[in-house]
Amino acid sequence: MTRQRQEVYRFLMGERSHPTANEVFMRIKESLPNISLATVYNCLEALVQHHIVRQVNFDREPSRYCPNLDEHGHFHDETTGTIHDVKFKPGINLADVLDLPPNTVIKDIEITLRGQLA
Amino acid sequence: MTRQRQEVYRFLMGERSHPTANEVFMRIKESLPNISLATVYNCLEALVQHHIVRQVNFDREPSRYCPNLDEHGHFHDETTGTIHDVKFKPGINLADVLDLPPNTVIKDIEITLRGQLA
DNA sequence: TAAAATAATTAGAATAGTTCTTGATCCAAT
DNA sequence: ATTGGATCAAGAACTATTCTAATTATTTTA
Repeated sequence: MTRQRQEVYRFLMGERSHPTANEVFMRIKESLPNISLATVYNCLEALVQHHIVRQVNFDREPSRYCPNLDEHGHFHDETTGTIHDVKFKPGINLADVLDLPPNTVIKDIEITLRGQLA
Repeated sequence: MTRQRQEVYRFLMGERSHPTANEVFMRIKESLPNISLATVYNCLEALVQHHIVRQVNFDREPSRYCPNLDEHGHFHDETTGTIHDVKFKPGINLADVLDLPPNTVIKDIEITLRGQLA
């Protein structure tokens, strides 16, 4: 754990907004003015690979980073552009709901919703 | 409906493999040797916007195109690289399973699974 | 502690998928 | 025929991300 990774991690933990790498970069520069964008990408990759942070993709938009490790989906509100975590209702297991081929080992699930908060 | 759009559409309808824009391009060239990649992108975009075809994204990989308009998810088999459509079990409605904020209008859902067929 | 080895950082170049621009081409309606 | 509007082709431009090479930091070993 280097200083840069700590700062990236600390910032993400305090953020509910699912920032992009560039948004992280802008904010971290305030505390570490010499940090480079490449380092932010490196740090984020390291955090993702250690399962400390989740990488979230919406279509082909820039990747976003999420500190919530619980199994959950993301609702993208098209009017405000904000992203909200979406949990399963209690007792629901996704494998019970989907018609998966037999002998399937699921390693990762991503659920993305897009719409508006009326 | 131009010749190019017809060919792109016809090819997609006969494909279960979720091809990328470039894969579509390679195949369409056989019947329309002068078609350009930009035109393939234009055609695909037109088809997607008219809800004739679905665009499917896996992380930051190239977009893929899917002629199956039923509500379904995609299972990405990491060992073979193939993609399988995944349906819900009968009678299941995603809204019953997710804990959505009130007054949410969902316009699009994307479910992506990643793993292996053991 | 000093020296060597390993890992992380920086800056900028490179990459890849996609989109944009421009001029040419097609088709429909005047 | 002629205009107008859309589509096409070719290649340039764009953008998020990754790679490269050189530097710096950290850890390990002597």
